[in-house]
Amino acid sequence: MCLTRSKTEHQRKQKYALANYALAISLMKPQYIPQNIEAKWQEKWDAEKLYRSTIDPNKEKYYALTMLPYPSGNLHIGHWYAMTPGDARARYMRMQGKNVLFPMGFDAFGLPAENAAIKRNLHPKDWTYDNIANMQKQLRSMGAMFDWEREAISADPKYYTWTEWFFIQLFKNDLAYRDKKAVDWCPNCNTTLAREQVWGPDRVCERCGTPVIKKELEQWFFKITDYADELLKFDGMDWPEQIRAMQTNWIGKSHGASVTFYSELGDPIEVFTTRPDTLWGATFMVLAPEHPLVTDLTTPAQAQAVADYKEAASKQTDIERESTVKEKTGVWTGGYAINPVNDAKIPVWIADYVLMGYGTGAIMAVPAHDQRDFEFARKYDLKVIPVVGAADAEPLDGDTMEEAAIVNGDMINSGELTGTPGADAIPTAIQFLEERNIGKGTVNYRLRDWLISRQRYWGSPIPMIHCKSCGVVPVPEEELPVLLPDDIEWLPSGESPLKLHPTWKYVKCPVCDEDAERDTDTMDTFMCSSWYHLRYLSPDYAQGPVDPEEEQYWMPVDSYTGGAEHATMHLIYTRFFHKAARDMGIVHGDEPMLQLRNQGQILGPDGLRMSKSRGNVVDPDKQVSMYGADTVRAYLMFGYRWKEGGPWSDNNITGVSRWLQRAWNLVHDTVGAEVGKNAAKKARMIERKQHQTIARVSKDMEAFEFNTIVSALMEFTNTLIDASKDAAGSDAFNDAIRDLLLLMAPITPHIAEELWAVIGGGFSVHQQSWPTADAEKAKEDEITLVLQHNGKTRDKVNVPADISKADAEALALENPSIIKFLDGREPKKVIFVPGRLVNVVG
RNA sequence: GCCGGAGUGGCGGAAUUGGUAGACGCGCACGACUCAAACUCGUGUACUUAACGGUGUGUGGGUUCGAUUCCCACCUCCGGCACCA
Repeated sequence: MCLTRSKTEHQRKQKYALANYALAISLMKPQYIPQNIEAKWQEKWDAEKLYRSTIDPNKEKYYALTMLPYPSGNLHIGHWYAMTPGDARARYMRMQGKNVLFPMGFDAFGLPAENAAIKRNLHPKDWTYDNIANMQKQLRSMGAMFDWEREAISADPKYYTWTEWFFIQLFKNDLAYRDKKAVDWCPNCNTTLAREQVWGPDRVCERCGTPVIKKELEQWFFKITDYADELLKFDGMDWPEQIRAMQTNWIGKSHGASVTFYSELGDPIEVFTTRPDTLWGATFMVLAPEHPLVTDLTTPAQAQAVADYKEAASKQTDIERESTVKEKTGVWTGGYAINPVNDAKIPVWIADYVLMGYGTGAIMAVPAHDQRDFEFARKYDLKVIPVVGAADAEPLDGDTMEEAAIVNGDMINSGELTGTPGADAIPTAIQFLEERNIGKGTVNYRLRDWLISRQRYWGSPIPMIHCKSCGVVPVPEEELPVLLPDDIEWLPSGESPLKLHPTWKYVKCPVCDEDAERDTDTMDTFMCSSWYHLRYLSPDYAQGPVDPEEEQYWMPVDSYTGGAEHATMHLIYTRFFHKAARDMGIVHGDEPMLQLRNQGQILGPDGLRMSKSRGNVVDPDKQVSMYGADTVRAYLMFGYRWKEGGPWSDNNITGVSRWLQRAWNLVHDTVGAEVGKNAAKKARMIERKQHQTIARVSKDMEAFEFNTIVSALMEFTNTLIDASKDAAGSDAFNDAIRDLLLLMAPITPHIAEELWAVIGGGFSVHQQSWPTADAEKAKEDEITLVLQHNGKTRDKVNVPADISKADAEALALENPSIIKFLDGREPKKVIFVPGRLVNVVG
């Protein structure tokens, strides 16, 4: 007892001594406090112009682009999630020896500025630029390699001069035109919207969620449909299947024929059909209620019914009208048309299931082979004539069939084409139409021209002048920009102050010098963002939208990252814009962005979309002040599949924070250490892990798989911590630490820079070359050979990695476990997979 | 209805030219340190079984010596489009 106690006393004293020693050491070693190093390095990087990117013809260029933010006031954690992996990858490319451009700017025009201005009695310009100043500060706290000398702000006159200039070029090239038609109008935002800015089955405004209404207005359109076919081509483009599919569906190309029917009175009625082989089964026609020929066709007896129906249809909302569940309704005009293929006299109806906005607004109805026409025919007791034979089925009976037969069978009941095999039916029918000059093969698109007029103040003015005698004429290019007036007054009506400004719109016509008026609409802000990637290249260039030398060097964008929600808006507009600019000789190449990758979305900790009203918004500034920018960056890359996103987690971020602490301590504890006695034993193991990690990180960087990059770096760090006891100070160990810091540099740029300085690497870690993986060094010497019986693992043995087939099989056959499961049977087969397993079958 | 994507421990997620399912991290349990707690460090952690073993990647089949991976038929969830002629 007594002896034990005294021994314990002694141990305790020793422990205290050790603890005091450790405390002394820890006082000398700086603690990892991210806030102490992050701002310091950001300032140094700025001062040294570390991220300035200029043309270097001797280097391969790499244009990395991330979608520019709207200056809403505060950076969202989603911005970090979208941007920091892009930054890591841009840094990786730079260390790979490429001349990398990674710019940033602001999509600064738009409605929220006006709404905020009205609410708080501010000027939209002040609101916007205050927000930009704040967000620039926040963006700098990310530690991203943005080249701020290339910043572009779309609301800046030196930017929107060229947005206006582009408008004029489109106008001069016949790609911009005015048209009066029923367009979508948001009563809350007081402006028209493009079709793609109207969302969902409820048809609500993309911005504010208010249901849109139709308004008949004269507006500016861009002829994006001229490029429909080219926009369907994605050759050589590394874009996600999802986005290509969405754009393809949006453009909605369908092949078929246009056929001209004639009314009894001789008016031509053109229809589009994807099934010209069913023409002989057209037993009636249906026009959209708004179709211009409806009045001519309507007989006096039906006039009242037709007028009532049109009236009712016009009062319906689009939601009601386009509902697929609604029972079909319609009325007969009293008129007839002649089916040009068989001279049959068929009644002409109007019905709201035919839309004026698609095709010609008129259809031939083939109830036997189209479900919508079938339902209509049965309801109004119209004839049903089958003209396509369902292969190997009983012949259809038009009077008794219960649903339309949607088949591509042989043609029947079709005059001289009867008997045409199903496979040839459509081309044969088209040939028939063309020979008789009653129709032709054609294609139809769902895509519509891009409506760009907005009845708002805070946007780029449309540089056009309306003159009573000369019509609509462009502002002379040398007079650009048409500046927005600063002295504006808001009216309770919410109307654009441009319209009501006392002097702004009154000008002389540039052609005849008579009194004229400016266009008081501004452009859709998607116009600004369609070419921002060009303005970054030369934001101060005054002779054109982009310096041709810069354009020639940097374009196209090599890698573009951003949200998938822009699939049918920004991402289609910018492609159109690029192709139009190419045809005007402003840019080269067919596509603006070679590679596209979409990130997912970070949700609140509760798994729901972040919103102020839910109170589940994660503020990046707060996270940065708590953990530091490096931890926030690495956590966002580590915790999610970047493509998928997911809920923010306060728990999981601690794992990343601990990793950086460990890495910090590892470097500080081992720098300048004396070589341990057992260092040589560990050298091979360290070198192997080092080269395996280089290979993994490089591969995953290319593939945008950031989560596995961080886990590989954690493994490598843990391996080095394990090895440090024996191997610290050895060449192998120091070399591994060096590479660890290089591999960390793109992910966690501040701590990597700091620790790089600690090991005496010199400024800057970000100017070093990316390490190269040596496959020979990464190779395993020993492997775990899996021994299986009938495909089930029964044992595992450690063997040399290059074990021969014979040796491995012998090992398996004499293994007690395998012998037991073989239970005396002769093995039927033995399978050897080198480096992996032996499977004994029997 | 059509197009696209995804279903793996308590949780985030690894691993697919078919070859040890669950890397890395969180959480949890136990231990060390501490008067104590926190931090930190160590060990363990799919389910089931006393153990041998058995089961297990949304469901049901199939191919194979061997399937998270390939094939067939479904289910669920997410995103987009939707009377598009």
